[in-house]
Amino acid sequence: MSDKPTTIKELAKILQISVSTVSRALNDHSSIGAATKAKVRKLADELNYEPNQRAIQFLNGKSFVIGVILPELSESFFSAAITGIEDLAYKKNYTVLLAQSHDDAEREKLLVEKMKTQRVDGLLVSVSKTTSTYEHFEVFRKLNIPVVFFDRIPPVKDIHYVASNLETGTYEAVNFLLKKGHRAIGMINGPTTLVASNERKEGYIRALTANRLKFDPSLVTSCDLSEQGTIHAMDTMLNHKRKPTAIVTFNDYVALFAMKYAASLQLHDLDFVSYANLPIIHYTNYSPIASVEQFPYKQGKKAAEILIDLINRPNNDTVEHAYFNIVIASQLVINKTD
Amino acid sequence: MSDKPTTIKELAKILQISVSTVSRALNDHSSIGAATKAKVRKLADELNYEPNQRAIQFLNGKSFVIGVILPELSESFFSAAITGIEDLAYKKNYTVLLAQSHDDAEREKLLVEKMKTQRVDGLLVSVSKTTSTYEHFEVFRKLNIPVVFFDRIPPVKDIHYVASNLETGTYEAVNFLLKKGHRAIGMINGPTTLVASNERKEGYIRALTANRLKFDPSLVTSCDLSEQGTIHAMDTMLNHKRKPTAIVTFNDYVALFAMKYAASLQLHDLDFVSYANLPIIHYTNYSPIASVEQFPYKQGKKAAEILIDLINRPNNDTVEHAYFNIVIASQLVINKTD
DNA sequence: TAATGCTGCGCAAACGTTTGCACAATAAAG
DNA sequence: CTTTATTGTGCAAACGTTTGCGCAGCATTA
Repeated sequence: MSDKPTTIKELAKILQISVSTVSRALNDHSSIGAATKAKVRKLADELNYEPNQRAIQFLNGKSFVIGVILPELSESFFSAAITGIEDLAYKKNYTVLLAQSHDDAEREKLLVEKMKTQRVDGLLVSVSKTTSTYEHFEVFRKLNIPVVFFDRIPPVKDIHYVASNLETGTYEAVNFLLKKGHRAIGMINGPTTLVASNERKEGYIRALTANRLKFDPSLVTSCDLSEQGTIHAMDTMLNHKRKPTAIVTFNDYVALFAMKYAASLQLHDLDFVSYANLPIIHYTNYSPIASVEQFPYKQGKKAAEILIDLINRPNNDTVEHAYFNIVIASQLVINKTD
Repeated sequence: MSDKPTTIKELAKILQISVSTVSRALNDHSSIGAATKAKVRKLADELNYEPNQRAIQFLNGKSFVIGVILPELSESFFSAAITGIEDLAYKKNYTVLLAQSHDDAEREKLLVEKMKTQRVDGLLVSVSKTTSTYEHFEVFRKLNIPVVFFDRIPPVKDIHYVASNLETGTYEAVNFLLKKGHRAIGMINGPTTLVASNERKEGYIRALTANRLKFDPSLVTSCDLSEQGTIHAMDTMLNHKRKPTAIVTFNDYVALFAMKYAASLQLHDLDFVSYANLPIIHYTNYSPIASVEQFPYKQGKKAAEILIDLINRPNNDTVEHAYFNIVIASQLVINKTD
């Protein structure tokens, strides 16, 4: 029956007043009499009037859509992050346009283009593992559309980002291992293109030097985060002249691959520490003895908050060169499985 | 510099032709001369013209947004499903408006309202565990906005849905257990409000009767899918006079809870079969010996396909009463761990 | 009484695009 | 050399909403 939604025009015609009066009445404008307001609101309620968001968005040139490009939703870090993003966006009446790069740099480039075509008001990005150039994001800078990176930050100056402070988390983790008596501690790190990899390494180095131990670069290997890559990295570790008794891995998946491989070699005396603290590690055969929690939900929420803030900021160039670099403190969580 | 995007008007002014000609030229309309078309396209390219999607959407009364309401993105079933949805939506130039009910019926109701306000062109829903009434979806029926349910289907007539055929999957699973020699097979089922629970039960019964075994209703318990609920269900199972030697669980999480509990009771001779076949079960201490794969990506994709199909269908009431009830065949996957 | 201020409302433009209709110019047919 | 068809283009309306400006009616003040 009620096929087409009620419009402001229809309300005006029924009440024999102008559309502008109806609009102002509904928006509680000061120049409309109380009696008229009440009349309009009553009819609006009765007819189930809903303002046409598309018309409004079109009118004031805003789409109220924020684009989100991330590598893989099936990784629980990102599904937690998107939840944070969605929660905030929804509260602020923004729509989330979702897209996955599947860790493919080419696809990521295409998605950025699509986001542009869709005229998003802002963009949230966690860059793909394979991305090594970052010019495709420059389009947005030219169009004055804010971009906020989260978690996987490109090694570029003058960008907004939200990330966890992995340097201190790593410092805590390595310190923890040293206190447990380990002296040869290996690190299976991620691709060197990721800032996150460097932060881990720096935390690792700082913990060692703080404990007056010499940093041995060959005990840190980088890998592509795949199972094969992890095995390769493990071989490097295990063949090292100072065979590590504990290994810090880039994330829980790498840890699981590494532990699986270690188990297949009958090595049960290795201690692992990793990042993320995914729920799955509580079901596994062998668990990392500790994890650095990165609070993905919080990260996503904060990134969305900053983005929406930037979107609604007046466009004066004076503050343009102030960049948000938010760092969420990570926290070492010790698994009480012993 | 290029602060505001190029519009069709600007192109028209520069070329000294009318906006309608420009519009038609860009849309490759037959009534525009080849020379003009070329001219327009050239300038459009040079000025990086992009049609304003919001204006188009507003004009033809379509939002090109499909709403998706699902319980939890952090459950990998749903993150796989949303990937399928997003992939298809993106291909068809639709935007995905994402929202999670967090398995809260009240929040779900609110989200449905929000989706209405946002004027989505269609809605994709996987209902929350706690939802027991379904009138809030009726608004959409009245507005002639299509709704397609997936995976968690409300027990209501005359709806579109995509689900996996759990009856046959369960039949296969129970058959498999019977062939392995089990005679007392328990089932920890989900809430009875879910159609999926009934389907599992029916498959279970059919497998038993097909093998000339008597169905014992007390060997099937329903639970709320929480760890506590699972433990309670396990107690029921283990105290049963015909103590089961194998148990079919509602999903992998329930299986993991159950196996954890069984391990804590030193029961290592129980065989488990579950649903979903999540990657995590390959890391766990004890794995289900088989899983029913439900192809969440495929389900999401198919549901989105149907929804977009319905959106673009001419509005004649004659076909209105034809409902899509798509069933994706599930498949028993046997884990080759032993 | 005239000037001024306030209150409540309507008119019309604007946002970017599509599209039915009209119309001019040219070509083909009679 | 007219009529008719064809091709290419422009005009203007429409989508739903907001908002600057103008104006009428009335009350207050000088």
